[in-house]
Amino acid sequence: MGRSPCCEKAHTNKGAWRKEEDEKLISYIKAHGEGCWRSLPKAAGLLRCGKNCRLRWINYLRPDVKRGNFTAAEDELIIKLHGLLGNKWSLIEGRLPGGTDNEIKNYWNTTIKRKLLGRGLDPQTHRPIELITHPFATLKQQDVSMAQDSTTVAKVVNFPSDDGGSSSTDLNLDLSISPPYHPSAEVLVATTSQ
DNA sequence: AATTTGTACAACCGCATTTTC
DNA sequence: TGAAAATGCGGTTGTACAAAT
Repeated sequence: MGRSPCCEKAHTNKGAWRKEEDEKLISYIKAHGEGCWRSLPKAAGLLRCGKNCRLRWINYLRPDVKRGNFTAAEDELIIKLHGLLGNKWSLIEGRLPGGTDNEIKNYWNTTIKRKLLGRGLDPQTHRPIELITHPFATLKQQDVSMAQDSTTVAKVVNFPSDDGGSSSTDLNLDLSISPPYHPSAEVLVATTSQ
């Protein structure tokens, strides 16, 4: 027997929040505080899941949420923090007053990743991207800079072998992996060495 | 002007962790 | 002390809008 759902899905709204829903949520939390999220929707007269309300409040409605552009200095800080903490968005958020984990995560995935790739750095490991020298490899620098993330790079380098099967095992991909451990780097190695 | 492609961001989902009983 | 419930977190998807063709 599985775990019961967090809410009655048949009776909840989904998708974008309407203005009146936002207003209901704000006025309820102003009056009662951020109490129990599970019971909040019913008490506030919202046809939403509690998790949904929490996300909406934390990411968009909270009065101390600073929304808008990140400065260049903040960009660099995010990159540094990501290098130290990895994808721990809530920890990064804690060191960037006003930002939210979701916003930082989105900003990372859409903007900063590309910035790092443009500098020839792997967004996960923050190390230079090493190009491979396998005889059948046709990976060019432009392929790497076009790739959105390390997973895409892994796809790019995972070319078929002569016999039509998966690639051979003599690929020498020097990623110089060292602690801290980065799972994505392992994926890259695993994909290229099958 | 219409269509395609790329980008940014809001929101959902599932799993992990913490809390409660 | 263990199970169930509640909450938190991170990955991923959907979609609106802008830019390019």
